Amino acid sequence: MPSVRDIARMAGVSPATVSRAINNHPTVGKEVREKVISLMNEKRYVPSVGRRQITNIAFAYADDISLGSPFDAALMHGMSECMERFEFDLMVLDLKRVLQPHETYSQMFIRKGICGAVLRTSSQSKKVCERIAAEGFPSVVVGERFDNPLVNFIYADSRRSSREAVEHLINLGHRKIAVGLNVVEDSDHLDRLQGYKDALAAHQLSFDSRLVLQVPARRDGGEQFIRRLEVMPDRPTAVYLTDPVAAVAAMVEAQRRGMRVPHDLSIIGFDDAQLRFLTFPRMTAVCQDAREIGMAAFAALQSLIAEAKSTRRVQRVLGTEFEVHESTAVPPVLRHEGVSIAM
Amino acid sequence: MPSVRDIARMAGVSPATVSRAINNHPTVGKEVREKVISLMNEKRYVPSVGRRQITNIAFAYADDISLGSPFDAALMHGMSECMERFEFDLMVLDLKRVLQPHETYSQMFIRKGICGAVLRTSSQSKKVCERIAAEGFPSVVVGERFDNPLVNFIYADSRRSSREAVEHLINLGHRKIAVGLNVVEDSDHLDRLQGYKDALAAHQLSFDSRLVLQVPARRDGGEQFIRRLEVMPDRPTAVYLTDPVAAVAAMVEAQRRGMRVPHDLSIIGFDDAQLRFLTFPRMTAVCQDAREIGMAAFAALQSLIAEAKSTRRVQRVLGTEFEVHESTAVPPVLRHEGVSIAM
DNA sequence: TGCTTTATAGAAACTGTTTCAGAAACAGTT
DNA sequence: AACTGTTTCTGAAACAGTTTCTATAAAGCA
Repeated sequence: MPSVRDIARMAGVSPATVSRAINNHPTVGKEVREKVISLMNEKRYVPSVGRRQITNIAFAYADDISLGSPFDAALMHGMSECMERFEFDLMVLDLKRVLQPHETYSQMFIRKGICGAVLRTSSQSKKVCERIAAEGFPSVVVGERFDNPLVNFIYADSRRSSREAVEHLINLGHRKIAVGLNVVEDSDHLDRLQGYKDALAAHQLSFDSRLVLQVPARRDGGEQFIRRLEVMPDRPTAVYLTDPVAAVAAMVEAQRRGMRVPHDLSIIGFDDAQLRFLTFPRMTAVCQDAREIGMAAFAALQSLIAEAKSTRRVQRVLGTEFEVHESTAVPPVLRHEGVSIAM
Repeated sequence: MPSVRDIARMAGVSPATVSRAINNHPTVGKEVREKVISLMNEKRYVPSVGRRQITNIAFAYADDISLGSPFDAALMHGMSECMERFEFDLMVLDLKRVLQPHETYSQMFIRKGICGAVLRTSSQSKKVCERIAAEGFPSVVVGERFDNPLVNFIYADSRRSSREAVEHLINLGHRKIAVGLNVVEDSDHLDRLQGYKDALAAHQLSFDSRLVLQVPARRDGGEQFIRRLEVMPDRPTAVYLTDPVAAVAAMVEAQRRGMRVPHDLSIIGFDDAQLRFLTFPRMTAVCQDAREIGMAAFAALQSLIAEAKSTRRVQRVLGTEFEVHESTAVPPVLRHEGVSIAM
């Protein structure tokens, strides 16, 4: 584990200059700074205080929305639960705010005494994660999947469960099934769309893009979804909403407009917490365990930090579970034909 | 701002010993350690690295439940929003886990390079907060109120709003109103009970302790509440539940058991996020703004850190808001007498 | 008494950071 | 061409905290 003085010797400069490079002082020449930073990434420099190494782990997010949702809270919960046995401490960082102009991400992390980062991202900030990975800083992304082999990530793939969910609807007799997708096309929402398409294909049903409605992953998104659904000619009898809050809000909005759930409209939602038990009727949903993702992310990061080699990649895909509750039933049309109501 | 060497000189020991005292090395004598720690608290020692002062703020919680709830997520959201303009970073700490045997809290904070802490607590860990305050470490408690003049806190008093809420029920015609309290008797839950009593007293209604049900502040607590309500002789026509999740769960459970809300049972809940809009019907609720509390807590802590004097106290009480939505109506008895239904 | 063990603490060597001072390059003036 | 002043960049030194090695004093035991 090289020190600032080691890096200084390798770069042919003084320790003071290396320190200034880390801390983004404007008085350091561009070539010198770049040389120092790349050397530090290459040699896996970790800051210390005195003879003690600093061991902070960052929970870093790039979007304003990120902090404050139950998903993030559960992620942190899982992380901190795993961290108890280690001497790590958890720091919460807003990447956009802490990054100074002309500063590398590695540089910023080192400046803050961080030796590894769990990156919480959406599709909007995927580039940021790729850049951090390219810089060689130990990091694990949660919430997105990457084709880029350099990026480490823990990801819950909901395609299969989504297919199960939609097949459940098809088996109940639904033929016209709408999907509510996030306006931001994250990997996970696209997975869910794929699962939807898989189910249709498996049952020889054709895909109709008019049944895919993009709404914000918020309460008003779910409400908007139902309003748009209501004015559709030949209204769908079932829907799959891929965001927890939007799903619950849609269920509420449907009921507010006089539709009975699941009697008039079957709803499948998505849940990463306990929301599915807090609706009436209880919400049939595709479920992911955010706490488990947080725990897996920390475990991966920990092993990345432990092995000094930068070669290893962690690209782990967890599953999701489809849970049948009470917001799905036989569609109204079939019910007139004497089919028993499965509630 | 004294350095380790200054403290060492004052205590008549070497810098090495002071460092060991901070880091809880077992080789330091008891008297020496105590002398060093008390000197550091007295002289307001803040750790540095090189010539730069360390500026970490802790979000410290003492109960296992604490992290992971929307309330905590919203608190942190508010804090980090305020922190952006300052050079502070946010660290998340589990007080019980990070505290080493025979270690003072101040010592632990200093050891981790923390210059101030927002303490998230419930009544179970009030002693911890008082101890930290008594040690003189800059801290602000959220979520509890203290009589102890040493403790700084930001607190949302829900007594008045609770009284408004219960008076709303009384004005609708309810005479038998049950209350669901947390099994842990936090200040805020006791406030709500007081508000309930205030409302009864203002309307010359007598208080009946059998109408106060203590249930855990969780989903199953809300469910339990309804089950216990159902078997009561002369069942109450309205309830006030003082926890968000328990309130929503109770509403769902009531509906599952065939009670119509608000037709058969009026429900008032508590909300610190957006849950009241995610139920059908929308939940009439006493609301507190967790983000605002987080922001106020950070602001207070910031001013405590800025002024070196330890004399100032921050004991700020915010308000809550009572919001009428759709889960409250005229009780069934009156409805038979021809009173119009207010939904 | 003499030896060993234990508890305690200091000196020195090592982290990283900043202040002060200096070198080198460039521009403007005489 | 020579002098001055400014800007840009860097290094030496002085400072921050921590740990390893070493030393001392007290206690325990033969």
